[in-house]
Order: sequence, then C-alpha cells, then structure tokens
Amino acid sequence: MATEDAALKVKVARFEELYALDDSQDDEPDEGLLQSMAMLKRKRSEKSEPLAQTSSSSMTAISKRDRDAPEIPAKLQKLSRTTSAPPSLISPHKTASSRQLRRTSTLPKSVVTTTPTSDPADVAPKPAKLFSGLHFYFFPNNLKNPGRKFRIQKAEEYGAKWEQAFSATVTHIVVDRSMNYDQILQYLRLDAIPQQNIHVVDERYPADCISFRSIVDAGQRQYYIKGYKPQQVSEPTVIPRADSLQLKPAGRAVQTREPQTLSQRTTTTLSDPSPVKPASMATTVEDPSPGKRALEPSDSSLSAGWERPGPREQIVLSYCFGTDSRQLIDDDDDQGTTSTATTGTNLLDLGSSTVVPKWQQRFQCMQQNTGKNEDSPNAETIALLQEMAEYYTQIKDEWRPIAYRKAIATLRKHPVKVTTKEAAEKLPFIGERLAAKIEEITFAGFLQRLQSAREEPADQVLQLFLKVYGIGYAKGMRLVAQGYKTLEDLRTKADLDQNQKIGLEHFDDFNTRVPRLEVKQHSDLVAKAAKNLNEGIQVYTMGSYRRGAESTGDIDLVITHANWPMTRLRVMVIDSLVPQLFKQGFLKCALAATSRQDGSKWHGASCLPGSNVWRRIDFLLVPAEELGAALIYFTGNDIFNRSMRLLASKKGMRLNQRGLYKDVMRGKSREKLTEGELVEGRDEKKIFAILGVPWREPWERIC
DNA sequence: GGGCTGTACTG
DNA sequence: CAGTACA
DNA sequence: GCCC
Repeated sequence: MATEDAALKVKVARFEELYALDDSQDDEPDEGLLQSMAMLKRKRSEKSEPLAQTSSSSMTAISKRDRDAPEIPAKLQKLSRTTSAPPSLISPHKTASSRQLRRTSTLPKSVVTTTPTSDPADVAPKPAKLFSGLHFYFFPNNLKNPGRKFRIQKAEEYGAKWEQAFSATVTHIVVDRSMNYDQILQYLRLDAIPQQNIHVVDERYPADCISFRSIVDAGQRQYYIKGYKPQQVSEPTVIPRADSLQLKPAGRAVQTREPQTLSQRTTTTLSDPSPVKPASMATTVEDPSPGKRALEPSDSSLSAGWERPGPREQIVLSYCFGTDSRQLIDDDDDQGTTSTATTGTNLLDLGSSTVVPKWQQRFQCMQQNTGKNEDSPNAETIALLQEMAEYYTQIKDEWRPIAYRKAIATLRKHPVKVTTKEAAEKLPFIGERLAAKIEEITFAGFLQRLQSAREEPADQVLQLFLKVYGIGYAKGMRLVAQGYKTLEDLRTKADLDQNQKIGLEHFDDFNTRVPRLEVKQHSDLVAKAAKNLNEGIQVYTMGSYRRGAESTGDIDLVITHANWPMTRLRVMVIDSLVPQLFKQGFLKCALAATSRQDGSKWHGASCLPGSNVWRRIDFLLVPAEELGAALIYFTGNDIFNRSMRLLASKKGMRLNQRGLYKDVMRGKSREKLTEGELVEGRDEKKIFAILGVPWREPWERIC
C-alpha cells in the first residue's frame, strides 16, 4: 500500500509537471492533449495520446502491472479535472500557484499590478476580463500550430481580441519562439515596430499574465524576441539565412519544393557497389586481429565467388527462383522496371535487383545504412528525434521508438533539409505527427518540454537506476517508488538480486565505453586461451566492433569450432575455457551462464591483466553450421536484425541466431506454429541471398 | 484496429 | 511467468 | 509513432 502511494505520487508529480507545461504554452504543442480533452467526453479513447506520454500500447502493457503503473490514474485524473473545469480550462487559482512555484526564478521583477485582484488567496477572479481591451496579433497568426491555437484560445477566453490582420489597433504581437524579430519585420514589411504603441512579446507572455493574474510588464527581458536588440530597433536589418528559413505566413510562394528522396524507387544499390568504408575501418582491416583474420578467408573466398558465380552459387540462384520467385520477382504490378535480363546477371544483382518489390524496399535491411548523419542537412532534426526516441525507449514505450527510428533513417537518406510539415509528410515513415514535429524542430526547439520531463527528479533517478546492469524499467520504477534516490541508497538499502548488485558495484565500469583497441585485447586473450585448449576453436569479435565502431559498449565474442557439435563445444567452454579464464583472473564474474546441458550464451565481466576496469563480455557458442546466422545476429545492429527477421517472416520464413528456416507456419499475428525447415545457417552471404537482401557489409548495417 | 524480432537466462 | 538482456 |  505504502509503495503504491509513493509510486502514485511520483507519477502524479511527473505528469503534473508535464501538463503544467502544456498549459504554459511550451514549445511543443500538445495536440494529443487537446484531442484527448475533446474526446474524453465521448469515450476514454485508447488512441490519441499526449506527446511525452505513455502510448496506448504501453498503457495496456502497463495496466497489466497495475500496481506499478499509476500512469493511468494520474493521466485520467488530470484530464478529467481539466475537462470538468469551467470554460476557462484552467482553474486559475490552482494553476497559477503551481506555476508560480515552478517559475519562481523567472518571476518578472516588476509585476505591474494593474488588475486590482489584490487578494491573492481569494476566489478565482473573473478570468475573462484580464485581457479585455487588448488586441493580440499572433505571429504566425493562424491556428495551424496546436500550441499556438491553444494560446490564442486562452487569450480570447481571457478577453483579448484576436486580430486577424495586423493593424493600428493591435496592442501586442505575440511571437512564437521559433520566430525572430527580423522575420516579423520582413513579414509585416516594416522597418521597425512602433514600440510605444505595440508590445512585441514572446509567446510565454500571455501565460505569465494569466499566471500572475495581471498584465505584466511586456518590456521585460524574458519576453524579448529572438534577434531583437533594444537599441537597434529602427535600423534596417539584414536577415540572416533568410533564404533557408521559410516563413510560413509569407505564403506558398516562399516555400521551396522538396526534391523527392533520392533513394526512392531508384536502384542506387546497384549502381553503387563500392561503399565507402569508414575511415576507422581502414586500419582495422589490415589489423592482424585473430578474429578479423579468421573472418577473412570465408569472406574473401565468398566474394570472389560472388563476382563470378560458380556452380554453388547457381544453386543458390535457382533456389531463390525456385521457392521464392513470387516474392523476388514481379510481385508488384506497378513496378514497371521488370527486368528481363535477370537470368544472365550475377548474383549481386539478384539481391539488389530492380525487381525487388516496393514492400520489400521499405525494409531497413534493404538499404545501406552507415549510421552517419554528420553530413546530412537534417542532422539537427535527426539529433532531436533521436533524443525523443531514446526518451520513449526509457519510459518503456515500445512502439514510438520504432516509428522514430524509421523516420530518422528516412531523414538520414534525404538529401535536402526538410523544413515544412508538407514536405516531411511525403516521406516514407513520416506521418502527420512526426511531420509536425519536424517542422517544429526546424522552426524552434520543441525539445524543451522533453528536457523538462528529463529534469524531473523522479525521471532522473529512474534514468540513473536504469543504467545499472540488471535493473530494467519495472525494477527501476519500484525502486524510485520506494523512495531511493542514489546509487548509495540502492547499495545500502535496496533489495537487489546478485546481478544487480554486481551491476551496481561496477556501475562506472559497465557504463564506460570500451575503446576499440581494448576490445581486441580482450578478444585476443580469449582466443589465445581457447587455442591452447584446442587449435580448432575460433573466436570472432562481434557487435559494434565488427561494424567498425571506435568504441563499444561491451565485448561480444562468437566462439566456434569447425567440426565440433554444439554439445562438445559447450562442454569445452563451460568446463574448461571459462574456468581457465577465471583462474587467469581475466574473467571476474558470471552474469548469465549456459548450463552444461543446453544453451548458447555466456555473459559476464572480464578485466585485462594490470587493469582494474571490468568490462561486460558476452560469449555466443556456435556450431559451424550455424555460424552464418550467428554472425548476422551478433553483428546487428538490433534494428537491422529486426528488419531482416521481419522480412523473413513476411516471406514465410524465420530467421534467428541459428539459421534461416522456410515453410514456417504462423497463426494469427504471425505467431509461430511450426519451426519450419532449416534452409541455411552456415553461410552469412547465402542467408542474405536467399532472403533477397543485397549483401551488407557490417558497417552498412547501422540502421 | 492490429502489427511492429526472436531468442536465452534468472528468480 | 515476468523481467531483463542480446543483437 | 507509422503503415496496411
């Protein structure tokens, strides 16, 4: 009971904050909230949800663990309170006090108490009168942006007159934070705004007035518009980057037409067979790491074969056409490019050929993703969306991050900066809501609200706890609810399992990136010990190391043997290799170990001789016939893997770390009914080929 | 309105 | 079984 | 979140 209350309080506080932000016209308009409020009367809908909020899916997920999930009550409580409030939406008393609390630091020094609401703790003042006599002109002056719409509605409720056009009667120009002073001048075709008659204020101004129940001094610094310099008012201004900033109110004429995405419907993969390796790769390729070298023979022999298809590859080819011709060719009617020359072309063409139907092109694995976005014109937008995705991931929203990442991948490939909603919405995986956010981002920094959420103490504590290996969202929430605030609290008071204790003890170690060089040292050490036990054991360095990363989160190793079955390999690793490495002092602890009977993974921590930094290290035990599938799995990245697996699934197959299986029967919602028949597990490239995915070098799998 | 990967280890 | 983790 |  007590913990429930604590959890509830934490959550309520968190959402109070969020909704307070909504009320206070933050950068990010909360369409979801507005919708929810409108819809709530009809039904407590499951769909539309506020931005920094749990999704319908997470709501359902959470509601299963109702004990841990005060979200719903908190949200509904707040929403119903809002909806049942008098027409003013805000109960001025309550909101004002809470907001005052929040913004004490920015409280205007000179609150001009023009309104004689002398008694602060009195009945709610007639809000409708606060702005009466004032004429507001908004900039931009339309309702397109939900946040602004909200502001305009509020202003009108409090008695302001919303001026549709700019005129002499305007008393205040309320400017979106995304806009700057020059843009106003340009739009209004003015050299300067007559400051005596008209106040130009930041978008927060009306909200502050409402908060303080008075017309606050509009001349204060915190209401200055971007680009406004008090002394420079009359001087004609040079507009920085005027060409790149599309000022919406200026109308369609200004809007540039966004070129179509390059990647769309063009067969770039075909014409670009030689991807640029990351600079960092150059060194690592010649790097005589055992893992690397071990990979090379098969790789090079294969790619040689790839260029001049030999008999074996022909088999693959016929296999593809034999069993999967429907999916691989002319599956799509409107794909006018039906190539007639496929038979004679080499296998590389098969994978990336022009006949790949549209639905398959949409898979992440069907494109080169090098994960680079420095040179993208959308880098800024991408960065912010990435933060959003991370945030949603952390609050355990299962699906939004997926949507965000797909949108990010689209933006990465888009050659032009996307600035407007309209342009954004045309792109794949960018819908109405993300398009709106993209527009917001380019015009403003809507992430402020996200930051507010992040600045919430409860959220920060949760974020901290989530970094402890072994503590996930459920445990983290419980710990926060129990009132723990620091790692020290956890160490001394909290009830943790063994892994969590280790995770806590080595919090810093496990949260420190491992330099590429050190990954190799760990790998070499394991490989050497393995070779000592048996010459045939091979060790591959996987994960982001194989993708070329300069540093990694942990050390991922595949351990395999050319001839041994899994059973023998496992016994060797569990009974000999691991104990040996422990004895050497290299392995420090086991976090998840396979039994001698079955299983394939070993997780633990390792430490180089002479060092005292523990690193997370994972072994994957792989029999040779599963090596290809294991390489795919352990190379990742996760998004690439999911994409490959989903594609397989859509083709009636199944892909996991053991192999590619065909004729998998699936029930409702793709639920696996039969295991299917193993098609290929040994050869990484064949798995790609059979799936119809063009070969992707490891560093092209960074989706 | 349902789907968005598939698995392995722990307690 | 839920939770956590792995790519 | 988006897509079908």
